[in-house]
Amino acid sequence: MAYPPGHRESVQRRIVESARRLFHRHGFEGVSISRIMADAGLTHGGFYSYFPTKSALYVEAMSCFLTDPDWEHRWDGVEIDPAAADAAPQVVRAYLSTAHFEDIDHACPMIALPSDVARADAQAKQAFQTVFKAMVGLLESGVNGAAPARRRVTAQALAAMCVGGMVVARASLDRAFADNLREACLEVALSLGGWTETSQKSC
Amino acid sequence: MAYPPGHRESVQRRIVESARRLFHRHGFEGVSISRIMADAGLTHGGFYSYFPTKSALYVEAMSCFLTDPDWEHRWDGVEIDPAAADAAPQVVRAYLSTAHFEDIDHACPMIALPSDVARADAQAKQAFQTVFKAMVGLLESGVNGAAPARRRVTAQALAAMCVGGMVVARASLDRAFADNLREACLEVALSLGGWTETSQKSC
DNA sequence: TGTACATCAGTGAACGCGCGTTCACTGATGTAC
DNA sequence: TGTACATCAGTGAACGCGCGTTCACTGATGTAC
Repeated sequence: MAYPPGHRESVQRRIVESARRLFHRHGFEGVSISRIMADAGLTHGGFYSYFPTKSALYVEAMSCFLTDPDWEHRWDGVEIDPAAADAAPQVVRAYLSTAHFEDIDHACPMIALPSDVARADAQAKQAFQTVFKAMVGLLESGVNGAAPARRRVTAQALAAMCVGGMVVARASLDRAFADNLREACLEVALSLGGWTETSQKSC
Repeated sequence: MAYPPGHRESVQRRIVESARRLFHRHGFEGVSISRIMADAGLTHGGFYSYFPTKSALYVEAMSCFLTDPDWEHRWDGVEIDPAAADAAPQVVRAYLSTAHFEDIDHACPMIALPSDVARADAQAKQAFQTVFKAMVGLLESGVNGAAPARRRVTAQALAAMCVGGMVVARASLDRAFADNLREACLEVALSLGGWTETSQKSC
């Protein structure tokens, strides 16, 4: 071997990380392979020894969000233990938080990419669906005041509201309007999940 | 004048209509001016006598959804009178309906374009926000069982849930998963709006 | 420790292509007489 | 009714550009002796 072991793996991770950030900001068609490679400190020619096509990198950039074990913990700077009793309301708070709204680089991919994915190939849609399922699963067990059979329905609607609220907020012009919308979603979401009386932490 | 009066207006309407359909299916960057003009039965050269830039057409294609007086009536083939007492739950049903999910051409622009708009210019964001405000306004007056002051909050969350549910459904791979999500959103939305006991029409 | 070598990660020129935009021109149309 | 004309909606070649992808080559690296 001409390079130290793990070299290719770390370069590949750097490419995916650059791609994730740039795709979030500019969309699939708005970012060129040259730009991604330059952001990762390389030239465009080497790309095809790491990924077969631009689409394959796109799927990888979406999926890495799930394989990164820290993803639920990052928004709003709050550490969330997925096993904690109040993990679900904490995730909802963090998801709809101002910090998550402003941090385009590290935001949930469902917020930045949904309409791109709707037009993309099956692998990208599969990755998107997997991220959404993970979010529903995380919320489901935390829903209070409902029969277990209805928890899943509520969790699905909650997840849709969180994603929808953030997507619309990002696509709106007025910051105050966007903030107001996020607050409305948070208020209704906490009520829906049965989390209004329990431990009111940072809002 | 060399052409009959109203000629330019009708051609312009045809261009916007083609643009709206194609942007919905392929996004802002996925459609060329040539393609839009060809779809409208023209060649690309004439475009710039109708619109100053491609972006301007994009804004027009979003806005025309609101100026078209039939927009709330179209989904699910149901005629909705915005002044009717049960207009809000009917809009929610139509918005989350299978017909609206499948009719990409005539769907609400907020479903097909949100991540494009988040990266677009101020005019596009303004147009998006205006569409969302119209939806909130339509739902607000119909919310039951809440103090008037809280109706707006509920309506905002409802609208976010409708848009979010459809956006996620469109970006998912499994049709059954998408259908299930829409149903969950509909169920929770009708409950949130206080519309569970009132007139259960087609579901 | 020092030198020659084999490996292969990374380079950058080149490919065909379609893009947004411009512009000199064409030719179908309604009008004037 | 028929002809000449002015208008201007629409055409299509051309512009510079950046794209995704390919590939022959370079040169930094670890290894063998």
